[in-house]
Amino acid sequence: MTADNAEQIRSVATQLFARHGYEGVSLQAIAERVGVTKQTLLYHFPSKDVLRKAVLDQVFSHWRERLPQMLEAVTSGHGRFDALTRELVRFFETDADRARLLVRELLDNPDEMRRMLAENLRPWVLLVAQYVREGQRIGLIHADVDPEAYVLTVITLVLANVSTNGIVEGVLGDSGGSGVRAARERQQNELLRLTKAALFKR
Amino acid sequence: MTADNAEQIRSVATQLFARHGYEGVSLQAIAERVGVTKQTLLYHFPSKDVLRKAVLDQVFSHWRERLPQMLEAVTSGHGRFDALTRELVRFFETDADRARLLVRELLDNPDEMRRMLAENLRPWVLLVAQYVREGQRIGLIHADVDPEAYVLTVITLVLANVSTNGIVEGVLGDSGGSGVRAARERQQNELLRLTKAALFKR
DNA sequence: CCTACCGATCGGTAGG
DNA sequence: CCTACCGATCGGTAGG
Repeated sequence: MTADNAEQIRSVATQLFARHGYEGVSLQAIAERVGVTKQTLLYHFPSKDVLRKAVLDQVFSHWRERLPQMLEAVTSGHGRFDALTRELVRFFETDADRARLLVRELLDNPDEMRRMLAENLRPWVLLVAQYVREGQRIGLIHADVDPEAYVLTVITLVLANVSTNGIVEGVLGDSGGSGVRAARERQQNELLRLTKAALFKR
Repeated sequence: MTADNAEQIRSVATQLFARHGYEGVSLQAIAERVGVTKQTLLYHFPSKDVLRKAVLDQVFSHWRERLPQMLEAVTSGHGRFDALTRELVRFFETDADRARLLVRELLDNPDEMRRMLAENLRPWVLLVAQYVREGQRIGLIHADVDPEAYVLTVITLVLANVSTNGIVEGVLGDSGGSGVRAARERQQNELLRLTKAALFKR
């Protein structure tokens, strides 16, 4: 079936682009993984760049779909911001390739990504920033927080943490075997603590 | 001169690998930029992978050289940690390609990078973590900070901020022309505020 | 025998 | 969707 193959190609391409980079993956390699010929791939996606954009579009569309759900958790107060950050971590952690792909695209095509992030993220960032301002007004949140910059910093940090969860383990983890999971958990706990501590008054 | 050509090749390779990725740059492209033939490049670096490792080694050696200098600033107290974070930002900002290269290598070769980061970074991370513990002992720093995880989180955040300084501008910046510089400065200020606020008691 | 290269070309594979 | 290919370029090596 055509739609099935096209979907499988896009899915495999997402995974391989995320792990080895756009230039590091050949159309042949993608086709082989799916079990079709390169020519079949080129029937569904007439060029490598078309495939790249299809992959990217799907990541953003998934994001646009999930973001409103995540934001429902945020209305006001302490625990809500925590829930949002947790949701953000979970969003990228359930599919770390999504985070890696975004970081790679950000490095490879900064201008295009700036545009796409502005389009897809801007309304939500401004909305959450308004919640922060509300928190500042009622004295729950430190007055010197820069709302928009804070939200972007948290997103950057979560993205970086998930996509390169390798920074941590080697440095934190002891030589023992149990160190990897524990180190990842420590890092994530500290991320949540840090983002909260930088926001709320005690 | 031979040493000169080898050095120029390594320098150009650093820049191009950082901007387009290892797989995205041909030996021909590097050689052309330097003004030598590809064969001359291969005389100095017998394979592309040898060149990759030479580039990476230089970045780490630069890091090993500068880190002790940065750490001299840290003894104790409020302003010292701030100075260290500022130095870290400056270190990567004066050559953003360094940050981009590290992030790319982290995505391309997570295992190798985990090992290299552990070797090169571990002693310094543990040292700064000890300063954090000292701060906790004298009641200057929040007791619930995870010292090692905190230090790594700050490094991750600085690295991510510098290497993908594109996240910000598109979302924060207005359509006007003056927005880019201002947005970058806002983001950096919030980074410094956030790392401090998450550490020190008020 | 060394160094620092050159012009030409190797076998394979890239995207299309 | 496949067979049959292309112009070009890939990383790497030959003799001198």
